[in-house]
Amino acid sequence: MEIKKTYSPKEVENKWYSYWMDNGFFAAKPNPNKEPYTIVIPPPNVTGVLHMGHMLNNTIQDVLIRKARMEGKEACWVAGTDHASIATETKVVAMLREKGIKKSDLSREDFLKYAWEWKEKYGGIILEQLKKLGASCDWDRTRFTMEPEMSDAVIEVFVRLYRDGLIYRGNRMVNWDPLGKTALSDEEVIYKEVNSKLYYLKYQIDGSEDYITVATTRPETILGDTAICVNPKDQRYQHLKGKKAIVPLIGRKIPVIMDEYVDMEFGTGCLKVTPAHDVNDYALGQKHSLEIIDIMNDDGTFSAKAQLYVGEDRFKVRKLISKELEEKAFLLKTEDIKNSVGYSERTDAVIEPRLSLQWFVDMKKFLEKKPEALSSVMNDEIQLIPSKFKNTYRHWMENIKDWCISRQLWWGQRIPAYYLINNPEAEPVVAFTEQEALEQFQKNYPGTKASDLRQDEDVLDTWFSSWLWPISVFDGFKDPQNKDINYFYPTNDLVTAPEILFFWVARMIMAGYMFRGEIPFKKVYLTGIVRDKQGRKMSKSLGNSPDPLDLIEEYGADGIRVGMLLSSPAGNDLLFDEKLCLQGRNFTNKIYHAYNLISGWEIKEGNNEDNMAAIEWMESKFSAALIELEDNFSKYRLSDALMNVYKLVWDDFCSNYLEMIKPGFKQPIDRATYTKTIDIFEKLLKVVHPFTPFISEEYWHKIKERSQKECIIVAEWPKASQTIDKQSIEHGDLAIEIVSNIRNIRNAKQIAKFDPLKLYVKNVPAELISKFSPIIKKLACIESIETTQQPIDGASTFIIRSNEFYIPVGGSIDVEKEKENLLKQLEHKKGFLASVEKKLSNEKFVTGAPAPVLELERKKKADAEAEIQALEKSLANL
RNA sequence: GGGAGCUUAGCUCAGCUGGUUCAGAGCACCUGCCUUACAAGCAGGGGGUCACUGGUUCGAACCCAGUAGCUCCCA
Repeated sequence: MEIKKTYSPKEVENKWYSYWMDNGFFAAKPNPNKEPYTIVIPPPNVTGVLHMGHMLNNTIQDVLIRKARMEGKEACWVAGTDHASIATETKVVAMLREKGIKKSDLSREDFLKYAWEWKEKYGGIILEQLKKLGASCDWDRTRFTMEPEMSDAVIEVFVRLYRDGLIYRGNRMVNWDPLGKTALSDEEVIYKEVNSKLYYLKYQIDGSEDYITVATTRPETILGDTAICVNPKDQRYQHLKGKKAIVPLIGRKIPVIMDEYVDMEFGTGCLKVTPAHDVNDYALGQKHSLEIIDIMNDDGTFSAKAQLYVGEDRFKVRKLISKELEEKAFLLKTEDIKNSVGYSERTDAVIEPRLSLQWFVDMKKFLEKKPEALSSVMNDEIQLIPSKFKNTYRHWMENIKDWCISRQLWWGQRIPAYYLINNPEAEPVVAFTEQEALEQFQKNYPGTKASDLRQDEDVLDTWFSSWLWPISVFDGFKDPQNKDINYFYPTNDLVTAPEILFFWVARMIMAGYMFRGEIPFKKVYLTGIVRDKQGRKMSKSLGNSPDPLDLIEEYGADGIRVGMLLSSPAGNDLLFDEKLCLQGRNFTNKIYHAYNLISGWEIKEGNNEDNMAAIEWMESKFSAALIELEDNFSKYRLSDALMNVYKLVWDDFCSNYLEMIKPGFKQPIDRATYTKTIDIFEKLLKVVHPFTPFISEEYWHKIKERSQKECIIVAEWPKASQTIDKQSIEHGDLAIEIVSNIRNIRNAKQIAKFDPLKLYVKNVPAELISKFSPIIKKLACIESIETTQQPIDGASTFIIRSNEFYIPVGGSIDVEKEKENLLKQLEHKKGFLASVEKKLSNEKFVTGAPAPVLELERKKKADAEAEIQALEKSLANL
């Protein structure tokens, strides 16, 4: 049969993914006889397409869930998407614009109809892409944050928190996006260092010819100034106490106030205060009861209150007003400075701090009620991996700020607050339904009709949906005691990016305690950010990200998964390099060829004693590697775990074991060795399965007849044997080292690979020789192995620990070279011995060091002495 | 401005409780091989002042202090 040179993942991957789906292997349901293991996916944005971050994140989740499934747990990975209000609305608005439809021409209902259509059409793309990666989510459980049950949960939570006094409506400074015309949370604002100008402006002091100079980066906001502020300690401005300054161009008289807040070093030490357009100024305004003059409209143009430049955009006004100020001699000078300016994550518009009426969650009060949200992380009840994020978490919690949850958008859950149209003074009513709100109003305002009510126009922040995710995906609000939630909650592991530690992870923990009285998950694995080779974050706008689907096409999903994991320790950024995928692909190819070798053998009944040592060695190696693997898994060191498996397959199994037992050309293999080899191969496929699910499933079925449901995805995870034969490992490893040394000699002496050589051994354990001599003979092409008590004259020599080896080579040996070689080893050993002796002769060490260390040190000394003796003898013999 | 972290081979990173000469892995590189599973491979090989300076210790890549550079988070 013709064997293809290379493994082709494509058909294999498609075939098995469908097979797994058809046989319901991903599905999970409560099973009292099994331990649950649950992961909820960080719901990707419905507008999203798969990027490298998703690849990493979901590969990790899939590795964890597949291993748990094989360990016999009821493994449940819940998939889904979030509605991403601002991102989706932006997309839908853009789509409508292309069709020539303006959002402002549509009713809310019509707009939502378009939005839902858009979601139905494009919203599932990313989940389909995850299937290509091999993600074994229970797709029957796929959820969406705006489906009716999920939305009901959001509304319920809003009402409950409002009634508990944890949600309030207030006039607050928010991050306003004048392009998206919505408030943004702090997390949606990206600060960038930009080159700006500092304008030095002159304000006349009322009733005098004196001027005071103020430095500002935003001269246009002088129209909203309601005070000038100086530091009370500033000697330069003592005389201004109680005076008034006159705002240039508009002549408004504003008080000079004193506050320690002002930095005397910055600019002139004199601050203009614009409470409606700066967060800090707003705080000052509150403290000093200043007037608040909002000079802008919601689109960033100037309003009538500005008096000047009405209707002009804020940036245009900056240009115009600075020119006018200069012309009228109010502008003293300008200076170039760098400062940080906030931009909208979605629209990239410069954020305008703006006073507006918004809904907030009172986070401090929330934490007072549920302090466990902090303590559970600090005491590791919820473990952050890596733990360095604990500090960051605490810092955020201890300095928590209120959460602005209203967004001036349509796509999302509409805030269930109702107002009386003709009575703006009436307190709004928050209720589950309009009917309920009406009944409430009727108590205080008899005769109120449904038509008198107006529901709040705004929707809730998307995170106000996703913070409920671990509970709501199991319908924990609709039916708090249902079987699913009682079984699968709290979930086990959450795998996500550190960027959303606060606005998602922390809030989920808060919600977990508030609405379920319990943690939402036990471990949080924080992945790194996928960066390009130059260390830049991969992003669409930079165009530095490969298309994951192209990568899968090129290297296979198994290959990419290996590539992603090879260099991604938790919490560390991953500098992505396609070479890693290449390495992953090569790894799958190695497995493919190992199978080709084994499957090509003809089998002869019986056994072959010569192979016993190799089998024992390989089995012991497997157990030893499995122990390391489990240890790495338990610490979530997935790249190390993968490397354990990689080396076990490539080095131990392929390079060594298969070579040891491989029959000669066209020779059959004995049944006993063959069976053992298949057993070992089977175990190897199991441990690689979480990393490379497809190829392992493929060969699992090829090496043995299997029934329909007998798949590796649900096969039992191997267990390390109780006792590991350490001697077997030691002897096998030594045999490999011997072979390697002999090959070196051949190399150095230019002896052909198949020229038979004789090997004499001295001081080598008899058991090693009796067991491994067939292997050494085969791999190093040795015709005989004999023990000797005396060094062999004129032979090439090598010494491994205190075992001596002699190989008579035809012709004369290069004595000088041999000498040099041995001397080098001798020197090294002597140095080692000296360091050990130094330790042992140190009284403080002997009395101070623990007994096992001391013993080890003594053994090191004895071993080194024996080796030195052997080396010296060999040298003398030359 | 406040906080956290990092600096180990050409690159990406391990190195856990200070204890083997401990200085490691993978990749890359060099040499020789199309050997009968695999050139997506095989057999070998070279490569490091553990950022720097001090300190603690019998012993430091590891603990402490300082210095320099980089990164991230918060404002």
